[in-house]
Amino acid sequence: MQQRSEITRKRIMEAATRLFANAGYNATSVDQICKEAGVSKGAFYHHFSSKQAIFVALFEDWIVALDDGMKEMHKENIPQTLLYLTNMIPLIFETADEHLPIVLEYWLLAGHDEVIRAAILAPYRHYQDLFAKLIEEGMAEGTLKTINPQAAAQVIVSLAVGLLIQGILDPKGADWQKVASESIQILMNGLGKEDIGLSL
Amino acid sequence: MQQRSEITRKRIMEAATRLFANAGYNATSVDQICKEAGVSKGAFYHHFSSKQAIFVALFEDWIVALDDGMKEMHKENIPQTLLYLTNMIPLIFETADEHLPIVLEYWLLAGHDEVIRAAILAPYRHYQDLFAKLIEEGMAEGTLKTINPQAAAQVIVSLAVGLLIQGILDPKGADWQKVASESIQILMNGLGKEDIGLSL
DNA sequence: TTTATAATACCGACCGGTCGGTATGTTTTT
DNA sequence: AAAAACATACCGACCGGTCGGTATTATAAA
Repeated sequence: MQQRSEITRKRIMEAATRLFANAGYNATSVDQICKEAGVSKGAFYHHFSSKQAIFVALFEDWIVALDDGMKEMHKENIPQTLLYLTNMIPLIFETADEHLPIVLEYWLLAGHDEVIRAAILAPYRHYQDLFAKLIEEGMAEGTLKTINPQAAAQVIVSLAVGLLIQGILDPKGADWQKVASESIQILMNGLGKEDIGLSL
Repeated sequence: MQQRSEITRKRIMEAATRLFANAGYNATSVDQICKEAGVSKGAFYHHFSSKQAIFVALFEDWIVALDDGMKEMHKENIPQTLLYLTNMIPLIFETADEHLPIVLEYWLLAGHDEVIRAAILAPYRHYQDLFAKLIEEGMAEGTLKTINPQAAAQVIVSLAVGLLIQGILDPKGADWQKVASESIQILMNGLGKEDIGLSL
């Protein structure tokens, strides 16, 4: 078995994910992670140089997973595509449920650390550009009003971030998928050139 | 002089605000706060029962300040009122600049602590209801489409939260006041019954 | 007004415990 | 046997909170 090392590493990361999500980064000790993973401290520090290191690794893993999930999202037209994206929300909340609180924590650290801030700003701008391109496509295909794509993308991203934050804070406070699709529809009736009969 | 006590308390809170904003809650020790405030640890624990207590006190102060700023916000019509609110953003960023990172931290803690979550959810719902009422007024005065007020309020609050988060993370990444007013206008063209010529 | 009494505000040394990280030894893989 | 993977014991710094005691201020009796 050449995999033993990888298995151990994976177990450590899974344990860390669970504990970080439950109690937060600061409230979770390396010892706890080791215990949860059924692994010694030596093993931990063999795989990760520091506590922060595993945190960063977790975040990067999540970004990759998110990007994968967004690969096949194009629908017949842009409004439909945007609306379709809201269907991903429960999926995101389900599969990445444990990652979300960690992301929030990562944002927090970004506020205090220049390096981390740069790291988190990059994927964020990536998504903003992605949406801006979608808007442009929508304008090209004639389903969207003529509008500043960057500004519109900004609105969408802000909305998404806001919904995400609230979803993290108060998961059972609302049916977030429903809220998200309603929000997009409201937004769309402002963005859409005319009523194009949006439906799920 | 019974004021000595109040002065001390104020100094402690100001010092804590500064340090929390710079380094974050966890990275700031009570000793540091005392040193920054030029006060002993005994004085600190005389005024605040715990480190968490001063954190909560800081948050509550901020909410009160925010509410005060929102007192006189009604304009000639609802869309104008909403648009006007975006003018408050630089003010918020200016006066509450030091509070904002703390707020993010508060959200984070809320995710792990039931009590704190309840405390933060209350004002948040307060604002949601406030906006819902504004929407209803707008419908009544005929400047807004017929729409589910709660859903529309949700969109606005989500948007606001999203903008706030981004503003905290990347204060100089954009002219957030401009972004905010553009966002509201985009949203409004979806909410507004017809083009009513919005302008600042 | 002065003095006695009580209450409040403040001081700073100290403690129990935790935590991230290391040093060193043992087992497993190559 | 050499190297990688893992285990155990331990260190030193730090941190939130306590506590016995001391100023300072308010209240009231003399």
